[in-house]
Amino acid sequence: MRIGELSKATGVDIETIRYYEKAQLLSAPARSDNGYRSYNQSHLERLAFIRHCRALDIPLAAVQRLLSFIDSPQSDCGEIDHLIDAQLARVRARLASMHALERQLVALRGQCTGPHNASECGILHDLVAAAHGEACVCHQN
Amino acid sequence: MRIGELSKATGVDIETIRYYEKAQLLSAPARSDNGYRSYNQSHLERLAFIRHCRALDIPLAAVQRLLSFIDSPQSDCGEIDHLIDAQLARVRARLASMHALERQLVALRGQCTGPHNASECGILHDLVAAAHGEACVCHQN
DNA sequence: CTTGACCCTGTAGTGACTCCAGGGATTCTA
DNA sequence: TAGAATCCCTGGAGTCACTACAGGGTCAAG
Repeated sequence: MRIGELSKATGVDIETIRYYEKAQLLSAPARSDNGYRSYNQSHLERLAFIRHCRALDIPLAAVQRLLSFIDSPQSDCGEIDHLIDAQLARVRARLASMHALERQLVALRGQCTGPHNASECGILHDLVAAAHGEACVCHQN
Repeated sequence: MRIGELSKATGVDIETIRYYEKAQLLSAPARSDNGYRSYNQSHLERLAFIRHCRALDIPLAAVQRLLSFIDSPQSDCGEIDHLIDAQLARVRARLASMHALERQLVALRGQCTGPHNASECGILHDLVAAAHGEACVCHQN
């Protein structure tokens, strides 16, 4: 399988595939006579694995750890659990702050009604007020 | 005000302040005889404004547009509205995908109960299964 | 007179890609 | 069989918003 076929089969950009190889997440494939990369089924599976982890927003360094567990199934899975727990904690923290963010933006958006001069714009006024340390509609909670 | 004082007053890292200057978000301050940066009140306000926007996760390029509105209050505020709307849309899209992510991670985490070999780990099994295109507990929804 | 806190510039590193220049190989069509 | 379109290669730079560092200068206190 050439890189373009692998790309189509997995939906992963060609440049990204080469990037994974350089980053040592994907082992260097065999080369044809013309120097083209030649992938096999195991490359496809490994790439799909990486992308699934990335869809779960797991950092590449952690994906690399997981790959090493696949390669040595004898080892204890405690670190896997820990890794997923850490990822879950990261996602939840980010989720909480993004909820707050959404509330703030909605409040801010409500300050502007229809077209007028920037000097009268409630949004801009609120943002400037916040810079002055005054209570602003988006951060007064 | 020297850069250290500005940093303390705003809670913004010194390196970040210099970065904002280089990125043209903060105008270059006057210099003392020894070459130290000398900030005034307007720098402090502008920096606070930038940080407030960043707390709302507004990209620096958009912050720069907002700053230009502060500098020219005559212009129409339509773009401000649009900018906040775009930011809100980004946040909401991200929020939705992170909710899905959380569900997936929770499901995945439930696959592993207690310590055992990686080869028997439900989490790893599910991740590998997903790579094979089988339904996995975290993406079957 | 030395110590320590502060400041300067310029450069490189982060993560996870993405894009591009400048070339070679292969395949399809006229 | 010529030319065009498509594929592939390498190496390097760019993205975003910082962060860290090397290697120096400045200043006040003890």
